[in-house]
Amino acid sequence: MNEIEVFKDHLRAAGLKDTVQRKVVLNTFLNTEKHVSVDDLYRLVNRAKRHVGYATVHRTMKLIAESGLAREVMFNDGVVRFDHCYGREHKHHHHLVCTQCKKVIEFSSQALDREEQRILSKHGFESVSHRYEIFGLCRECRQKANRK
Amino acid sequence: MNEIEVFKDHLRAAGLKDTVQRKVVLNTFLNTEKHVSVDDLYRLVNRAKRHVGYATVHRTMKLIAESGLAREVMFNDGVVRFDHCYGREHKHHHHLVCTQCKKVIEFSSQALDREEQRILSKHGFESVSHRYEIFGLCRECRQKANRK
DNA sequence: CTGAATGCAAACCCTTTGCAAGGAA
DNA sequence: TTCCTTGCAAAGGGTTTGCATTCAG
Repeated sequence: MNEIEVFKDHLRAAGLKDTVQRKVVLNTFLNTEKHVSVDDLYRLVNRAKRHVGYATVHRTMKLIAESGLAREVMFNDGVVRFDHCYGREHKHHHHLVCTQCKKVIEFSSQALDREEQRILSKHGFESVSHRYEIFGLCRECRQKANRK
Repeated sequence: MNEIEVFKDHLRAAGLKDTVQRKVVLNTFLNTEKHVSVDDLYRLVNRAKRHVGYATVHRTMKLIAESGLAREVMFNDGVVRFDHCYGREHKHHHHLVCTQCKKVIEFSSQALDREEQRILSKHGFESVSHRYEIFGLCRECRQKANRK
């Protein structure tokens, strides 16, 4: 089942309608790389396609998140962004965020996952979601900084 | 050097003044447990003491963070909170956040720190700050859920 | 037809700032 | 006296909502 079918199923199951705007927002989201905000999507949608309102983009992204195709993440700027997660519900991935150039590098680590398991069971905690974000300077920005 | 002296030093070094309001906010913050928001502090300050404006609480917390006594953290609700960090500048600690009862459990792990180092050097990344938050159900809330 | 969706504008919520009045040094 | 600080109120910046209109089913 592909992403579009997943979303249609979600709409059907909730008794919601499959509209042009929702298709456009979903397709735009699927064509993005990681971590777009509502505002990013709003611009993208309206750059190429017919006009779709900000509120509709916002509400559609909530639906897409509910359907399991995206999840909300928030870095330190207080802006909600959407991370793709279809097909990797169980693949923990985390972020290295460059505070200089705003680049986001994803990483994952089995050692980390094992350690997380250990910590969870130690505290009797059941994980629903998690995030691990490291803020700092990426290789390129460090080099630029050193050249000065 | 205790927290109050650290803060006074910071003020002096920056050519700022040591006012009643700043003392009150600092003392209130020092008397809190973890993760208070500006709003929390505003209420606390004004519950017991003479009136201090919201903006002053906000600006003072920024100063306290600059002085190294607190750091800003943001969970998934978009609200800035302040974590105590005096005396543990280099002790990485992370959070287990119960989505049910809102309790926050801190944890730290050397294995995690080692793995983080490995990841950083692999990507040539220099860390400035980081956060690791696991959202889910704490032991107590899981038990409550199971009893139903 | 009928209830859901859209788009606009306004409401919200928290954070941040401008400014006149007050206060530490 | 000199700036810094305060408190208020208002401005910001993003998210969310109310409502009349439009549209999918």
